[in-house]
Formats: sequence, structure tokens, C-alpha cells
Amino acid sequence: MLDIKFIADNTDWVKQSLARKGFPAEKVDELLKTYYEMNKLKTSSQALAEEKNKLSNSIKSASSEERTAIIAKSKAVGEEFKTQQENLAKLENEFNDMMLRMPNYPSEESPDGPDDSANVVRRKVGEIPHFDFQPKDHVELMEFNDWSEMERIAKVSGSRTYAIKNDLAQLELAIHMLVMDKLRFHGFTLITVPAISKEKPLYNQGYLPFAKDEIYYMPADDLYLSGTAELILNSLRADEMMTEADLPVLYAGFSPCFRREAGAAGKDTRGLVRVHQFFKTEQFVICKNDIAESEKWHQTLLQISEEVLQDLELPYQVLEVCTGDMGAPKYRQYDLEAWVPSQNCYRETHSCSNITDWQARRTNLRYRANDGKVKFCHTLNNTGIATPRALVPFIENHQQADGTVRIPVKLQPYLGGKKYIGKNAK
RNA sequence: GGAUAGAUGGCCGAGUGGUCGAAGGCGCACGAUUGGAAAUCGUGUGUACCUCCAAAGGGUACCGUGAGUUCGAAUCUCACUCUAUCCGCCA
Repeated sequence: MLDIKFIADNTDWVKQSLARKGFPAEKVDELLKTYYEMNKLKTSSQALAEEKNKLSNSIKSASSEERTAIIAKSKAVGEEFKTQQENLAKLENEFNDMMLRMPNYPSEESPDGPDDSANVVRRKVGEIPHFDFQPKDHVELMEFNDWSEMERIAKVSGSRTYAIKNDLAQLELAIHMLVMDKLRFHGFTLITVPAISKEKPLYNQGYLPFAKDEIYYMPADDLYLSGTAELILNSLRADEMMTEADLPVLYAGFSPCFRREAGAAGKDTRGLVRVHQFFKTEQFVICKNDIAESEKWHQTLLQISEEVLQDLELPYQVLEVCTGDMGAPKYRQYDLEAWVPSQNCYRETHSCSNITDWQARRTNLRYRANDGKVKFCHTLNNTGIATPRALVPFIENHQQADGTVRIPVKLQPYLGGKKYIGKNAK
């Protein structure tokens, strides 16, 4: 959510900025029209409330003759007040709905563009492997090494689910452990959180009202399944008043994640790339309301996830996401993509975003600054690692001619010192 | 699933129909005292919104949420949510 006063004071700038994200200028005008109407009605209804309060307060000291007249008048004022309140409530609902649909404005640094074709590659790191044998794709590798039950699990749990076993199951957990240790080293608080959420946190995060089709909903309990720990962590301290000394808050949240993938029909139907349920270790930061500070954290989060890919020895590229491909909440976004040999391209493993105070306004996430003023926090989030997707580039890039998969040095301690995994590993 | 208790400001906690935005305490800020500090004393200290904006002033709302009774509700009524404890069940 943006600050309505900021929109009112900087209308042209806001229109131009939001237009970069494809948000129409007329909607800004519409919002402001409703805002001014609403304030007018607020002023007049508050004047009625004042009159009513004065009448009520005068009753105690009034004589019994006066009393009847005052009560009658107070009732009449009360009726009018009630009518105005009802109209006001309607306007407020419209206004709030429009505010919830207003995206965050993008950074000046973010490239302009309509969709992902305009994303900019900032850098490429690591060597793309060249195999002197016929490499397998990740599904073939899993079958070869007896690492999965993809066909059987589809019968039990439906499409876009996975079951992995043996060394690959251990690898999945090992990678999470490596990432959690790294985050703990960087000062993050490890936290495991539920994947169940009430509705309000989805609005707080900025998922609703934008992407309803993506979310699993459980009507019997009026609860949703979380698509990411970000959802939970963002609302964990909702409505609290923190102090500047409490910040920054750094969370490394681990949770299962659920996505309906309703808009992805036909895409990535094979294997582990896009599944309905997966595990993610998420980086989440709550910091001061200071763009220099949150931009610094944005770089730090990016650097941490680059370190993760480097520890896993995966070639990757850093993508600066353009205005049209960014989600509504985002001010600035980087995606990390790891090389997937079988697809001959980079595929997203991490998404790193600075949300500035857009989410904190929805969540009512505030702190008292050292100068005594109450401010909205800035929030940021980034993937730590998400599995099983990350296993795809991992086993494909590190595969050997004999079908085994090499384990990078940094990961070996998490796998009992193994240098290779697979049925031919010694 | 059954039973009981509870939800008040940054925190603790009083308040059961009329200047209650709310006593008292803690915390915090400033000042006095001190060579400096602790202790002590004094003063101040909620949030959001409206009043075109800023300052000053004025006003409205907020005591878990939503309705209701009343001229008037933190206080009375109803519904709901959440929390704690006990019993049952359970990975």
C-alpha cells in the first residue's frame, strides 16, 4: 500500500512511476476523487458527532424540562449522523479496495519493460559444463539411480507432486541445512513456520487481491495454504510497535510451500521443476524506513543467495527484473537463475525483492524511531533455497559419465563426507 | 470435542452507564541534584484520521472484532475471534 498523502502530494510522479508497471493513470485519478469525497463526508459527519456529543454531555446538568428537548434534538442529530456514517462506510470500502490494488512504485534503477523479455542480465557467474558423454536430464538421472517414485506418487497425490528417495532425499535436506547454517552465520534467526494461514496475512503480504487462483483454500476451516514462509513471517509481528533498537529483524524461515500453478498449464509438467508442494528456506528482513538501509539489505540478501549457488558450484546468472515483470508489492527485484543443461537455459532458483514500506503499511508493521516518531518498517524477502527445484540444476550440472553425481566440497560435511552419490558411487 | 478464566496505552495494571484517552506503576525524554554515575526529586510522554499544506489550535474515532440497547458505553446485551488452564484424543 502506498501513502495516500504521498499520492495526493505527488500525483504526477506517482502516475508516471506506476505507469512503468503498467498501472493506468486514470485509476489514480479515480482513487483521489474518492479520497476527497470521503474526506468531505468525514468532515461533515464528524461535525454531527461533535454536536451529538455536546448535547449528550449537557444532559447531566440540564433541568428536567430542558432534558426532553435536548434528548429529542440529540436523537434527530443521531439519525442524520447514522445516515452519513453509512454513506461514509460505503466510500471507505471503495477507497480501501482501490488502495489495496495500487502497486508499489518501482526503483529508478529498475529497467523498464512490459514483461520478462525486458529483464536485464547483470552478470553471469560460473562455467557452463561441457560433457564428453551424453548427459541425462534430471528425470533420467533419478530413474537411473533409483532416486524417485514419480509415477507412483502421481497415482496417490495427483500431478505436479514428487517423491524422492535414497541419496537424493538426503541431498534435499542437506542443502537446506547448509543454507540454514549460512543464514545463521549471517545473524538470521532460524524459524520453522506453519504453511497454514488465515486470510488477512494474504492481504498483508500483497498476494490478495491479486492472485487468488494461485492459492489453495480450505473452506471447511476458512484457511489457506501458504505459498511461502514470507507470508507468515511478514505477519508474525503485525500490529506491533517495535523500537528502532529491535531492528533489523532477520528471519530464516523454513516451511512447506503450496502453489496451485493454475496459470502454468502445460509448463514444466515433467519432473521436479514446478510442483504443487515444496520446501523452502526463506530469507526475510524487517528494517528501518530508510531506502539506503533497505537497498543495502537487498544487496546483502542477493549476495547470500549468490554464495549459496557458489557453494553448490552451480553456474548462474543475476537478472534485474524489469518493471512490467515485477509483482505489485515490489520496489526492486533480482532473480537468480541456475543453468539447467537439459533445457540449455538458466532457470529461476531465487527471487530477491525489496518491498520498501508497501507491505508494512498493509501489515501495520511499525516502530518508534529514535526521534520519537512512529514509522512503517521496510521489508525484504529472498529465497534461501527451494527444493526440489534446486535439485534439478544440481544433479544435472554435477552428473558424471557413470551416472553418479558429484558433491561440492562445501556440501560434503552435510552428506557424511560423500564425494559422489548414485548407484555407481563408491 | 468438553469445561473454566481472560483480552484495557510501548509494557504491567485499575476502572462495571456521564468531561475516561482512561488512575497508579514501569519504561522513555527533558530538567534539577553530582566531580561523574547510581539513587532521588520535578516536568512531560498513545495511535489513526479530519480540519487544503506546515506550525498552533479545534474536532472525530479507538479499551480483542462485529452488531445492539441508550440522549450517552471500556463499563449493559448478543454473536464471533483469539489466549491461558484442565479433561479427552493424538504425530
